[in-house]
Amino acid sequence: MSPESRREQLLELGTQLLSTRTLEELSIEVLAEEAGISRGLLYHYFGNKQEFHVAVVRRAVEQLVAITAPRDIADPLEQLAVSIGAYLDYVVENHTGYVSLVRAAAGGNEEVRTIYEEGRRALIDRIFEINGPEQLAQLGIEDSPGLRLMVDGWGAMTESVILAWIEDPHGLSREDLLHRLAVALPAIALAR
Amino acid sequence: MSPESRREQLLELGTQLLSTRTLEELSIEVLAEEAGISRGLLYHYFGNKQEFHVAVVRRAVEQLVAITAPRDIADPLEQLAVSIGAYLDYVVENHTGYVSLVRAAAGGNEEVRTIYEEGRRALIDRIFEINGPEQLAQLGIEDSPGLRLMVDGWGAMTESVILAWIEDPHGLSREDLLHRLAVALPAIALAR
DNA sequence: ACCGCTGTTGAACGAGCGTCAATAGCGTTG
DNA sequence: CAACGCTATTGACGCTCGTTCAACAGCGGT
Repeated sequence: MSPESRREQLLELGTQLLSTRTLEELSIEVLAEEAGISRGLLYHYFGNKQEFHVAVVRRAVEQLVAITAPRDIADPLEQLAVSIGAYLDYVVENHTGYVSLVRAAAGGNEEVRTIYEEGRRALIDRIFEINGPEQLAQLGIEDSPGLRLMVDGWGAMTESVILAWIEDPHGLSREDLLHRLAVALPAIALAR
Repeated sequence: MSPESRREQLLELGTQLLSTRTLEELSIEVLAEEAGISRGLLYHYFGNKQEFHVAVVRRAVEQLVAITAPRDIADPLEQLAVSIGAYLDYVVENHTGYVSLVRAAAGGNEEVRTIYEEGRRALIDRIFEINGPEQLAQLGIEDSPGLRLMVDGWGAMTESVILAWIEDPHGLSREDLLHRLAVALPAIALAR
């Protein structure tokens, strides 16, 4: 089999297996057996277990960032809600896999964490790009260092709330949730 | 050595070692060597590696909850800021250990996660206990199911922001940060 | 002095990661 | 067509580490 397709196959398989197991439990042993190859071959494509894990996580994060690319909408608040909605939908559809990803990112090694954080950063930065300075001003937000800290916090909150909402919606509809999260951003940014 | 003191010694040592290593890297091997005992003895006190990890995490969480017990202050917003401050101080002082705890909780198994989440729940619930309904109303907050979701999210945000602030304060003083986080709670709760 | 309890050990087993020399298949070249 | 080389692939080996278990040692009670 050609190098690229084999590599692709292994990464794809690894991503799938992540739905059932933790990243830690995603052993070379299981993967090799599942792929019908010898353990040794994995070391031909990925130097070691960690490198393989990193490759799987990178793939998953890229997928997430690509899929949730926001559309162009006039009203900033609605734009924001739609962006969060795309993210929400992704999380709902890939729930088990996404949970594994988040846990892997939080508990994993330096490299895995960095990749995940860069993904999160990309998602958040899009808000500041898509909504230009004028639109941000329209929300009452102006970019500043201290603000960044809080906006990143809002990102963590959003991630957490969405995961909790999937477990138990607490009587909130999808639209309610999106609106709450959207208005929370300017609320956090403005509150002093 | 007596059972209790030995158990205590091992847990204490485990907690210390957590400053240097991940929970996953906190091996039976290292612990036994560091404690000057045989590996086998650990299985006399803790059934297996996981149980030991659980015991260490439980200990750390209990410590956190106990130390950050809030004082009684009239002004609800200041009360809140003081509570967050106690938490912040704990995180600053036990930084490496706390980071290990958070990562262990996020990446760990079911049991470890549950213990951590119960700890977080206890911290947040205190806000609703200490600040009685009247004081909460004074902040414009009334307890409701959908609100709980957002308040838990605020908890996640607080945790995240504090860890980020320690890495890089972004020009915010401790007081600035506490105030921002404190006002963020009613802001999130009120925003619709 | 004997007995039993229990804290403690060390050896042994198995799972899983990582290494490496050897092989097999295939395209290239003389 | 045969020899060659490249590389995907294998299988066996060694090592670390979690886990088990039979044996021992010290000590209090009878």
